[in-house]
Formats: sequence, structure tokens, C-alpha cells
Amino acid sequence: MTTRIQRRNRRRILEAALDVFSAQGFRGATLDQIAGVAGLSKPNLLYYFDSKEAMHRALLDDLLDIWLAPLRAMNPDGNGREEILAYMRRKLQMSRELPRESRLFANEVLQGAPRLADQISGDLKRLVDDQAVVIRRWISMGQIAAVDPYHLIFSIWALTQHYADFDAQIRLIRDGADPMDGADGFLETLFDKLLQP
Amino acid sequence: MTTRIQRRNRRRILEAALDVFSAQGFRGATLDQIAGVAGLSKPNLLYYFDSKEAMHRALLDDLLDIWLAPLRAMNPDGNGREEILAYMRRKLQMSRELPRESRLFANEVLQGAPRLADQISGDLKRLVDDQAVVIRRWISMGQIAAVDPYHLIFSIWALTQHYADFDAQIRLIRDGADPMDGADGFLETLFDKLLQP
DNA sequence: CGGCACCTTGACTGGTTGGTCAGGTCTGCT
DNA sequence: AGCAGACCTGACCAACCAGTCAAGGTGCCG
Repeated sequence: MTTRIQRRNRRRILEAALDVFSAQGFRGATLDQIAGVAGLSKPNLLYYFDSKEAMHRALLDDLLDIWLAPLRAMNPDGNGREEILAYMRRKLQMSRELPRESRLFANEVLQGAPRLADQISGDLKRLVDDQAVVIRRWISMGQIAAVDPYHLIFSIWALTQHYADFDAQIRLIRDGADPMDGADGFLETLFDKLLQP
Repeated sequence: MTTRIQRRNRRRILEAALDVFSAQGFRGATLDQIAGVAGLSKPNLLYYFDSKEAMHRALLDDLLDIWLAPLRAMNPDGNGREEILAYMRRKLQMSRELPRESRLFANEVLQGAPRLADQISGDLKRLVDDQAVVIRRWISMGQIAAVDPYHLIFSIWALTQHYADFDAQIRLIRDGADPMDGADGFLETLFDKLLQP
């Protein structure tokens, strides 16, 4: 039985933990920081979560579903070019709206994905393999150019996530302007040309 | 005056520090780990470097020069398409040969580039601004398609560094195969099509 | 081969951090 | 109102970690 207070505080804690973990990495984050952001005492954090590790795991568990949704939403019966472009747009939108989640994921994979290995080689791999088959069919139907489906997917990840993960760098180079300014149009053109049969 | 032993040990320490910092991030790394990898005692590390911070800074100072070299090597008087493709190839080669450096950089930028802000907004920004001018000239000369120079450069960074930084993820998806297998050809095609006037 | 500067380390310190606990406070229900 | 259970916290602990130091070892020069 979960109470109203439990729901509110768990949400607050995860929100704060996302802030801190995504900005400092797992080892860089401290419970005191998270407690400060959440506006709760440190022992209170540990009343709701067994350990720092448990908070991190809770975030990662939610994350993969969110992360995979745009790829999962690709319609095998749709037009190849349209579907892939729409996927890219959804993914870019996620970088814009959920940059902290992107950085949490990046931090984790950068360090060898110790806590995500199972899910990546399970759910994620299965989904990517499936969509690779779909992309190959679009190729054989002549809807898009013959490109390696895996590298195509990786390139969408790389280009969209880069704007969230390397935000600090881009911002410094572009004098603080919104890093994603013009990104939509650029990526649209890029993938449009790449997929042109 | 630097002795033979000093040179050897400094090199050993920085080598070990690169291993550990790139895999664990700054806060995640401990002097004991670095000492272990270097095969030296912890106090001995601190005989050669004033602090953990100093080791990290020494690595970062070397890094930016290495990192910028491929972009700097672009020849303004060459053919636009050839020059940009060659730049992309050099950058991809660096991801292959120096993945630890790539991850060290990624770790740093991901956490807001606290120790690199000056160099990024200084040297790096200047270089990028200069090369953007060169790229615009190539565009006006009709050598390459009209694309935003900044996003073009970002896309090269994103696509090449992704193979080093997200190595763990790609490896899990591709059943442990070399993540960069086929990347050369894919990126060649991608940028060739993008730059086609 | 003697001496001096350079090199190395075991043992220690002070500060930080994840986590515990005993006891107090609040909330919702009857 | 009164009480049971949920919620909260100050004080504390053990482990860890960057950095110190005094004392001994080593390489190199005359």
C-alpha cells in the first residue's frame, strides 16, 4: 500500500537524483547533494530507498523504456523514408526535452554500462535486431538507399544524443546560444540525402 | 633538470591515470587504483604530481592539442569535399586509436566541462569559427552543398566519437564484434551524399 | 667507493561519505 | 480525542580517500 506522501517523496527524490546523477555521474554524486536538491534529510532518503545504488537502479529501470519508445514506435508497414525520418525527429525531440536522461544514459555507457549490460544485450538488442530486418525490407523494396541498418540506427543515436550530452561544449562554441538551434533542419537534410535511393 | 627516472615514472603515471580517469571519471577514480595500474605506491604518485587534480589537468592539457589536430590540418586551399572527408577519416581514426582520450574528453564535457571551459571557449572556439569561414567559402564556390558549417562539424564529432564513447553499448548490440566494423564505409557514404552540391 | 641528491614507502591524519539507529513527530482512522 | 502506524531526524559509525611525513633506500657523480 503506497500513501500519498510516499508517492510525493519518492518522486521528489528520483527527480533530485536524476539532477545530480546526470550531472556528476554515480560516484560523483553524494547523498547530501541529492538530499539538498530534494529538500529532504539524508536519512529520509534512505527511508524511501535502501541505498544510493537503489536510487540509481530505479532511475535506470524507468529509463530504458522511455529511451526505446521512439524506436519501438517505428511502423514496419509505413513508408521507409518517412518512418526513419520520423524516428529521428522523435529522438531529437527527446534530447531537447529529456537532456538529463540522455546524460544519465551516456554516463552509464561511457563507464562500460556495468548496470545496464543485461538490458542492453536483452531488450535493446532484440529491438534493434528486429528493426534492422524492417529496414532491410525497406531497402529491398527500393524505398530507401542501401545502407547498413545498424550503422544507420547508431548514426541517429549519435547525432541526436550529441546535442544533449555535449551541450556544454556546443554552448561554449556558439556563445551560449541554444545548441539545438538549426539542428532539426540540418539533420532532416542529412538523413533525407542519405536515404535517397 | 628532469632525470631518466622522472621521465619514465611520469609517463607511467599519466598512462595509468588515463586508463582510470577515462573509465571511471574524475571523482570515480582513486589514487590507489592509479597507483595499482602504474605499479607504484600512492605516496610515490604524489611525489611526481602535487595532487590528483594535477594529474587530471596534465592529461587534459595534452588532450586538446591532440584533439584539435585533425581539424587544424584541414587545408583551406584544397578541395572542399576532399578536405572534409579527409577530416572525418582522421577523426574516425582517432576514435579507433585513442578511445581512452575520447572517453576522457566525453566524461569532462558531460559534466559541464568545468576544467575545460577556458580552452573550449578559447582555442577550440577560435579554430571552429575559422574553419566555418573556410567551409562557407567552399559552399559559395559551389564545391559542396549549402550546409550549416557548425552543424557539419558537430555531426563529424558526434558520429566519430560515438564509436569510442559508446563502445560498450555497440559491442553488446553487435555480439561483441568490433564496433567500428563497417563504420568507415558508412560514414564515407553519409558525408559524400550530404556534401554533394 | 663515499657522499649527496634523488627516489620510495609504511604508517598516519583529517575530512568526507554511505549507511544506521533510537527516539521523536505527524497523519489518518475510529 | 486517542492511538497505531507511518514518517522524520540528530547523532553517530565504519569505511574510504586524498594527502603528509619521517625515515630509509638507490643511483650517480667525483
